[in-house]
Amino acid sequence: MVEETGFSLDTLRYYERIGLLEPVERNAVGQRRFSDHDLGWLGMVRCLRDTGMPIAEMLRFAKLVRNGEHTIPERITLLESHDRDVEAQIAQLREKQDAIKRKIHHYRDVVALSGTPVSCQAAEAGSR
Amino acid sequence: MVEETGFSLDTLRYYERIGLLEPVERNAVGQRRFSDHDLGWLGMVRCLRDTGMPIAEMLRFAKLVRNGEHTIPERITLLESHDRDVEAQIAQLREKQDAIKRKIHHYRDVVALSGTPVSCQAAEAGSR
DNA sequence: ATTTCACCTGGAGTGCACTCCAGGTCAAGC
DNA sequence: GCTTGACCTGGAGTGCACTCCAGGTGAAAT
Repeated sequence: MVEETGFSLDTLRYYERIGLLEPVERNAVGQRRFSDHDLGWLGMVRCLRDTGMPIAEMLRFAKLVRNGEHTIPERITLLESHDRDVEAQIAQLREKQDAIKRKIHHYRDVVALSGTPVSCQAAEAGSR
Repeated sequence: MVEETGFSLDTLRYYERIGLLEPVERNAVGQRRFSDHDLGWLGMVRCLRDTGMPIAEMLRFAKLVRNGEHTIPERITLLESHDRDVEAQIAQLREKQDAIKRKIHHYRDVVALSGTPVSCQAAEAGSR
């Protein structure tokens, strides 16, 4: 029920244990109640995690957040650096994706050639 | 010296062990000599790996390649599916990157506001 | 009253993709 | 003639980010 944070319960406990999430409030029977504040932070964590930031760096960021507003310039620096990483990741994915697309086209050509009746000098082209 | 494949020696040995690379030719003293064929395949492996394909699926692909030309339609299917995965990855990265950029802008605003002399009703806005 | 359910705890285990280690071989350089 | 360096082997170890487990609690449903 309280996994509408988008993370599994185990993951949330893990994050709390390692300090990526500060101790979460509990209700009368000791169950975690995530505040809007927690949910907001988890949204940030999700962004960072899904863009490949390692937990160690998220912890650095978390520490800055805990240390108050005067760390904002540092947080900006950290996020800007990460943003550049993400940009590089995207560029790299695009590049490799292009190569994959080229391979697909190559395969299509091979199939097209070997599929032609018996004409041309094809049929054996594009092999090993 | 033979790591101009772009992979570490250990990684190459690992790939050979698990069958992602078929047994590599050796020179007189038993050292690996990567053929152009190997290098071409490793280039493909690099593309797939760097776009997040798990090794298990690369093994599936490797098997298709080994089984000859009649598996080309299947290879196309596999690569097309992976291409769609990559597209989705990029879209997701872009989406999260936007959120990160928004966060950066938000922080910039906070800094700008708290930095203004003493005017406006600012200075305390956007905290938490 | 008891089964079900959603949570709790500390700690152990998992899966992935490497990466390292100890001990060994050969060729080349000083 | 010995060290250096690049490679070899099988097998063990690593780091990351979870994920699972056994045993337990309290509220809710049958």
